[in-house]
Amino acid sequence: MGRTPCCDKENVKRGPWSPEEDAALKSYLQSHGSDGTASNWIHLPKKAGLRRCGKSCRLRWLNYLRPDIKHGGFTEEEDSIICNLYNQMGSRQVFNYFLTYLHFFNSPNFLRWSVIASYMPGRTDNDVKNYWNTKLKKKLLGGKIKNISSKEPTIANNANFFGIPEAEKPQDSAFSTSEPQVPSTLQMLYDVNSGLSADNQTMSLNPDQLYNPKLSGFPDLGARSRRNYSTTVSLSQEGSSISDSSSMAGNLYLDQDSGFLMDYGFGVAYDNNVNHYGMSFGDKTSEVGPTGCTDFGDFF
DNA sequence: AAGCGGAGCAACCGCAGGGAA
DNA sequence: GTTCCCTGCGGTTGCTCCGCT
Repeated sequence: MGRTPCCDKENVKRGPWSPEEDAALKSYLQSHGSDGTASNWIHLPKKAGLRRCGKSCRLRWLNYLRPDIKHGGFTEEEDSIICNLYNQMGSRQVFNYFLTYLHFFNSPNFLRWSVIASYMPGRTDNDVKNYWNTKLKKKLLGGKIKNISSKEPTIANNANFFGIPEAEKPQDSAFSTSEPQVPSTLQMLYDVNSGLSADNQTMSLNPDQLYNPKLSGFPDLGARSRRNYSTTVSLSQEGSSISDSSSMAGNLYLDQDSGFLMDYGFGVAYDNNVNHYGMSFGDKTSEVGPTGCTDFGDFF
């Protein structure tokens, strides 16, 4: 037996909202509260006299009717923020790399459009997502992926990681990399989430390491590595705050064509109950780091 | 003027997490 | 400990607008 539907789909209106519906919803929420606790979205439509699904009401409010919503085009500054944050935490490859390699777990809001949106007051996750998918992605990822392994592993080559043609790199925004952006953000998130700060048990990768697997201790598996070999990374929990998972492993390989560190998409628990991402290479409490090459054919 | 296709964006869908019962 | 309900999220769809032919 499946889930009970959130509403009677036969008797709810769908599609674009009319001004009258907007007014009714806005009026109801402004007089009854809109913080999500005072209002029960499922039962709200009936109370507000709307023939809409509760989820639809919620979405309409959050994405359009809220008084603090900023309508209109994105500014260059907002472009930069999105690109920067996506650069740091938006890429699937990078994200899995984080998860598997950095032990960065306590991240309920990590890699969320809502987090990126939270850096821009008045913008919603839907806005940012749409904007990214329709404009920024094309703008930034339209170029051919370059092989970063053949380049000097500089921070500036971060842009190459995302396939941004040299000529199209923003000069004054996301990829102007005079400052090591990634670690500062990671550190910030880390501090916010855990209240801890880096110490000698916490690894701090510099951006070069972060974006260039070859600098991060992954063995160069050579031509045979591509889709034939993987690197197994064992991560052992070391803190007392770990609650339910003692260890995990990820399988990564270095795509020689793209320069991407890829994973095979299994076994990574995004919402693990781990309270920090603290990790280290080679200290006495951790067993982190490349442990060798596994013939991936054996796995299958 | 009409038709077509692409871009932009609002809205929907289904899933997962978390809390209450 | 289990089940159910609600919320929040990312991915996707589909409608509307606009420019081009």
